[in-house]
Amino acid sequence: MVAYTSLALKAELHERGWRMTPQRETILNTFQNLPEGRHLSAEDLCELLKEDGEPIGLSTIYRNLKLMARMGILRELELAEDQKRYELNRPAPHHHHHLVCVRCNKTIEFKNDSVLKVGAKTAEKSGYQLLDCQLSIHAVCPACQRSILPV
Amino acid sequence: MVAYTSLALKAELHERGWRMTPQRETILNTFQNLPEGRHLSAEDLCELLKEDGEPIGLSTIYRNLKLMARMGILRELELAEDQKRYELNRPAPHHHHHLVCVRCNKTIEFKNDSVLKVGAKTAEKSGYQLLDCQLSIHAVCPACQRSILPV
DNA sequence: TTCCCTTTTAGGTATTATTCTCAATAAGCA
DNA sequence: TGCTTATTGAGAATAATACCTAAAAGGGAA
Repeated sequence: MVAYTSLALKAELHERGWRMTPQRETILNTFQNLPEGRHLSAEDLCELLKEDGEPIGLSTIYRNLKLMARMGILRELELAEDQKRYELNRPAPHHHHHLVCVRCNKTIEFKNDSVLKVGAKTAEKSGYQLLDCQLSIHAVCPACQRSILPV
Repeated sequence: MVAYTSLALKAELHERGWRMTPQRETILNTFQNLPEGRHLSAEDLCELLKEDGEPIGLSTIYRNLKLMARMGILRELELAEDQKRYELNRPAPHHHHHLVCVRCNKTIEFKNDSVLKVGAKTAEKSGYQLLDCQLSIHAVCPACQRSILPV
């Protein structure tokens, strides 16, 4: 079930002259033990770790979420809320996109291999090394279309 | 060249019980007169309008950028920087996606009709009314792959 | 048209989300 | 073990949203 070990993280960090830390291992483990489809904001993660008795400073959390997203380990999701959320960046059969209602924020996850292929091919054509590929569809859900209120 | 008139904006606002204001017209006009490919942050827009002698309060700018994005008039872009940018949401032949280097933020725009079709079909299948559809590819550009520095 | 009235909007300020700064700590190599 | 340098975490700075009061949009009536 676990796709990315902390050993692999350590190796990849060292490759670039960076270091493994207990905080980084804790954050990685937390995401790996999360049920599929669940995603966390920085604040969420901070609370969760505090409850689990291994608190990590908020700046450290923000910094490492960003770092792991740039490494391709996590995905940074910009759903319609006012805060970013993160989830493990899992390969092909789990890879998915998001359809978001801009009024009520209701979100549907969906899979589509052809989009992923377009992403991979586009990156390759320009010599870019692919990390993540997200199709975000902004739309109005059926309930909000019916509602008269300008929510 | 101009796809969306301020009259159309007014009509659409009224449809939902909202109002047209000089500020909204100014903001729309500014984006319409922008060269293609250019996008603005809220701060950029505020400066630009101040220089042009028709200043608008920053809150008003943020509020209306968000509003017009939710109406499907503007697109909210989350490139790799730490601030959002906006551009006109132009239809089919102009519609494009972004390939972004997560290290240096170098961005390439590209077009792909099949992705747009997937977006439209996915929204339709769930009864959602499509507003915008953005494929964001996060990757590492050739120059940053070669660079040793951990930028 | 002009005035009036209701309700939305503008813009200043407070609050929240996120990033930056920096001294102290700790990772990992020799 | 010791040294160099990245990292942590607290607090400052920046980006974006929420809150609130004065102003103004737009519909209806005169």
